[in-house]
Amino acid sequence: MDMEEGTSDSPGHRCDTDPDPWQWDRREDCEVRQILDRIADKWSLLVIALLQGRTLRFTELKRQIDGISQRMLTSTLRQLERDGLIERTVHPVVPPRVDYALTPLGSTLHSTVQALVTWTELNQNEIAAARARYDSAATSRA
Amino acid sequence: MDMEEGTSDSPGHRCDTDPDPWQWDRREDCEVRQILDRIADKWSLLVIALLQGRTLRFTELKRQIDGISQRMLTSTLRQLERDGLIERTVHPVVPPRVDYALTPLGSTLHSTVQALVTWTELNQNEIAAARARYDSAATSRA
DNA sequence: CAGGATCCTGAGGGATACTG
DNA sequence: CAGTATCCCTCAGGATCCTG
Repeated sequence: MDMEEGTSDSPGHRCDTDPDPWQWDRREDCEVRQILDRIADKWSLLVIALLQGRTLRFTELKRQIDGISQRMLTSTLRQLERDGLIERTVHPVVPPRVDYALTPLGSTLHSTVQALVTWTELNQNEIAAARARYDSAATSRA
Repeated sequence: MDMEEGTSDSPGHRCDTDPDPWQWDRREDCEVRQILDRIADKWSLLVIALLQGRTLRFTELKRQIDGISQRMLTSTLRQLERDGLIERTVHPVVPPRVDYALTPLGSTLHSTVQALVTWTELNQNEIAAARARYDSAATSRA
């Protein structure tokens, strides 16, 4: 399979020695950057959101997430499991049944992410307006 | 140029009619998803972080952000400007001088994002431990 | 200095077929 | 049902060269 392998990570805790608070992560190999990239990817947030407060099986997740391929769902679930954000439970029955649920760690992430989603919801009109302004200005220039 | 064009967005406010609170964004074309994807991309967060509380010029940003190409810096800045998160000021001098600063909207985003960064910093050890467990289990299985 | 225009690669990710 | 294994293709994004 072509599933990504465990990138050799953790070069350090803080990313550089600059004391300025806005200097957290200029380096590409920064650990925080890596984690951020992972949870902010195309599907992870969706999965975490859907698992909030309940357990779902593979097919249920697939049905809930519009447009995901089973390849990517599998991959996403494996990553999240590896990071300790979700728990995978295989029931030894036939046909197989596999349940996914958030770990406590995953739950704390959800509430944090929720703040970002709320920000987006609150400000999407303002952003849309800014885009409209920008685009019309660009169009009139052309 | 190959800079991305204004994707025809805004299909609706909430993403679907499901009343469940964890159902915000199953659809791919969801407006919240779009905004989230944009601000969570490889470089946007870095730029916003660096502009917190100060103004920087193009070259200063490029120097601060390790590994970014000028192509991507330009692209990122344009996106953020279009979304109304940063302001671009061209000084009519020679050689040209262009300053970038956060708008008020951009500032509010920064504090929200900071919560996510803080979460990551707080939990990176736990995540690293989870990965180590997962990887060693996978290795022993092979 | 700030960025536009091109070329090109590689990883992300879809579609499909197969299996325990 | 819950995956795995392949093939294949798009496109984000780096490298490079060029201008006002």
